[in-house]
Amino acid sequence: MQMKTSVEQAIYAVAILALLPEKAVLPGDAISEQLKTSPSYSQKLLRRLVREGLIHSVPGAKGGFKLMRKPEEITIYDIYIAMEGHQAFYTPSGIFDDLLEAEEDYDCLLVSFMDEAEVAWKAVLKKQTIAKLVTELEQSKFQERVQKIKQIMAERMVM
Amino acid sequence: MQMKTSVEQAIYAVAILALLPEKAVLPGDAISEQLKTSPSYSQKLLRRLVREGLIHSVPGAKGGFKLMRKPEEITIYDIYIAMEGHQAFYTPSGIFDDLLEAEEDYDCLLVSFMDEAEVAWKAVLKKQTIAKLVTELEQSKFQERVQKIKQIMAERMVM
DNA sequence: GTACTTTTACTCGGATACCGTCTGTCCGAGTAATTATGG
DNA sequence: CCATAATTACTCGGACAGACGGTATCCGAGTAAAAGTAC
Repeated sequence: MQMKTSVEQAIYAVAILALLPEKAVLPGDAISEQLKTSPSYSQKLLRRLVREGLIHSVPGAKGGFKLMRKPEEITIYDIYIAMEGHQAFYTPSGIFDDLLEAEEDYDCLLVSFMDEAEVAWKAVLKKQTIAKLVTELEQSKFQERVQKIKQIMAERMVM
Repeated sequence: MQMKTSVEQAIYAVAILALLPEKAVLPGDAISEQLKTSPSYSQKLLRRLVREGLIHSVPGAKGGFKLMRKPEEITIYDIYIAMEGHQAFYTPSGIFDDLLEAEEDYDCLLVSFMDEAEVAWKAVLKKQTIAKLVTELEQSKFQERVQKIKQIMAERMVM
């Protein structure tokens, strides 16, 4: 029951893109440089975010990535789903059926409240947006560093 | 972000033990027989439940397992923790530090509400007890089958 | 019939093999801007 | 100076290697009850 590290990485990648001025585009390398993560793997994750409709990509020279929607409209939940998919935490393995010798349609008792728990979990993730995250960052003790990052990005981005 | 199947298996194993009369002891093989799971692996899970203090074991001939507490006092959460441990869904990998060049004590912004989400999830699991689960089973359309299981268990158990 | 030994039926816990998934790398292909080239 | 070709700087997507963790098996050791044995 461990969240994939790719989710975390994706969140910060999106956060970086949220620091850019609208319409600006940033190459994947610039992102992995800041995150100090492997460029090839970051690219992979970025491509997935594209496929899932969270970010937009521009191929070719002067190309790169940018947010598809406004930071206020991107939740942590969105990013989680993009990276991990819609599969539920718990999927009945069939033990229930085996134990009770259920052949037909049944309702595995665990599913109902496992789902309830998962919904409760997701509800919290849905509350948090990238915009909030960025705002908190900009008001934290790291605000100087955030400005620095914006500067560095400004050198690499294309309007 | 998939729950281990061992948690599910453990839940049903405990549920079976909850069907026994108090003080009765049931050998591990009888449990795996009903669950139609591999005996060796089930034994392993049962041993873990013992180690975590959820069930009690009696070695030697006429030995076996029985619940440590009453079914009303065993929650699904307890079993989950026994099988998966206390590790949080999300543990900061250090990207946050790398990005913000934080050296000292920091508070990774994600941790706070990832924890909040996890707490919400666990709260639901804590509400559900084995007693409830068993009661629901006994009142479901599987009640006959449940009685049958009790019978079969009666042949194998030792008071 | 009692004391002792053997067998039987369990749990215990570690070692180990297997296998799927996630992380991470690589490469050829596509695309667009920039630069170089030729007339 | 303009049109075209070559280069450059990106994304795209799949293939693949490696590491790790969970599933599953096995085995020798410990323990206690039952059965067998000797006197």
